[in-house]
Amino acid sequence: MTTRPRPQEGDLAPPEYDPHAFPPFAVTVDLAVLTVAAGALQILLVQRDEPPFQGAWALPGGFVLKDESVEEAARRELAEETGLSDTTIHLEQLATYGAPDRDPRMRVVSVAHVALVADPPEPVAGGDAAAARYWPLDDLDLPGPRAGRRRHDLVSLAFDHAQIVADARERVRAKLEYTTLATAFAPEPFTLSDLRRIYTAVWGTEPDLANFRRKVLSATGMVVPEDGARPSGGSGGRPAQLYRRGPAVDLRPPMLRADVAEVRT
Amino acid sequence: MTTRPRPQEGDLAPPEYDPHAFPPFAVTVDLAVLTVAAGALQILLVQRDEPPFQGAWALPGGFVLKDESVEEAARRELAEETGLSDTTIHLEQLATYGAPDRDPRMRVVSVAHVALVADPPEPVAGGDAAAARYWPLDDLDLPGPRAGRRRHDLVSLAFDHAQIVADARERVRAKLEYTTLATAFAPEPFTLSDLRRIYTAVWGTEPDLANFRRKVLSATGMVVPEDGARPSGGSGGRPAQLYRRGPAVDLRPPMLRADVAEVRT
DNA sequence: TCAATAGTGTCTTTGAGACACTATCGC
DNA sequence: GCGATAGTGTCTCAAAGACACTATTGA
Repeated sequence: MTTRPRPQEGDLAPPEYDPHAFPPFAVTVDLAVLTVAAGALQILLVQRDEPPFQGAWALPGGFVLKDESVEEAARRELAEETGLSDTTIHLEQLATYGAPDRDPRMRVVSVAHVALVADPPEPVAGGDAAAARYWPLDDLDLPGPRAGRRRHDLVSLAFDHAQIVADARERVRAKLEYTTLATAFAPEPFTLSDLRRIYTAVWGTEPDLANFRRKVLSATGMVVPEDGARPSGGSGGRPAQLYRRGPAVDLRPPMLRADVAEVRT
Repeated sequence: MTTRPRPQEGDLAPPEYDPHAFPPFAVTVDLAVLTVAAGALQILLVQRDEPPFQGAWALPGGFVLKDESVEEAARRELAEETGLSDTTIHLEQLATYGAPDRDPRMRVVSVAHVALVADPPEPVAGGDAAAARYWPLDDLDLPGPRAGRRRHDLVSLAFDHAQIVADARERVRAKLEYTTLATAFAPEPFTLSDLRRIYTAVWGTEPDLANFRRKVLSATGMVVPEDGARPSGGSGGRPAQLYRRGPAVDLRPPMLRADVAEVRT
């Protein structure tokens, strides 16, 4: 262990601290805004207008300002990027990414968040972004085990954002198992088929119809029935009972995915 | 939405950035070093030697240095504070705490981590700490629902560290359910009774002996038996089979706690 | 009528809860 | 023998998997 000069070994600086006694950082928030559309899990990305990674797609985000908390910054950016200022949108912290070289320009620590939105409006490209759109995660070049053959038309992401997106997807996949969070993806009111399609899109596997219904309906407080039914659009079919989100947040016992590897390293 | 001047709306600053165009932050790591001893979940705290919160107990931690990642900073502080430089110690990121007023001296964003150690050595108080010791979490004044009557001899923590400790405890309690992480608390080799005592200490409830054994032994890769047995120390009893940690990290299906509230707000 | 979607019934299997029982040690 | 700890056997019940079946709509 070296003995290079460091500010206040193991603790914070004294009150009369020297602003140059510790390394200054930029702190940003990155947003993984997820939705389910067209039977697929999709994420909001913006196309960068300037170097580095000019032209590449990246997560929306921005600096944490002087007098706001990290969570306030995330809420603010979410409203700016999606046009959704609704405070009921599910937003949670994912993880913090702080490799020294993750941004070539300066030392940046980014607190990534996951937001789950139901039926979002078309995003608008901000002043510094060439474009903004939702991308299916299956079209992105993400780290981790690749299902099937390699595709050569995958979109590459800027910075370490591919890792963040992969982490966000795993977080959401896991949370559908032991929470009622899937309801956050469904515009209200929704049918049980809607909800099952969300599980199918996020997990990539289709839960058995009958068992899925039994599980959701026996989970007290996950969904509450609403008067009326929705006629199945278009080509026939029995109208479905409508539901809204219930007060429960945990799903105990959980609804487990079938195909998760037992051992991870 | 106001239109106050901000650096690069929604993205990072340009290459020739002005260091005063975004708010400078100090970035620290805080460590929740947990262990199980004397049948209780315990955490390493240091007593502060300087204001603010002089004399109060706080989590060990320190600044992230200029050329290290956040995780490297956490590993370095863990080695400095506990004397344990073993890279096999379980260390994971917990969450990031970034309220503007969490430190009265300056704007600090802290990335909290959880470390699980088995049978740690006595901690040594660093140069800036008056003391360092492990405290049972039951002796700390933590937020959240209080079990039983209020105690008046609880230790108060500095900054927002009580919240961090409460979050760390909930993380560990949950992870014992669906991972094999409890083995990280047990010095090897260990007996199934050792492992059960860890669950008891962390959850505050005692799993049924027979069902616990059945679950752990049927979970492939959680523990691997070792030749030999440990004579029960002192007052007699049948010697117990010894085990080491297995390669599995997930516990599927999970081992659920009995008494978790179904609905959280 | 058929296709399509919604919804039910039920048999089987897995695994957890409860708890009585046996085994092996030190004394 | 006793107390203490380790370990087994087994009955019951909750819940998931599998899958056949019925119900209600539009065309």
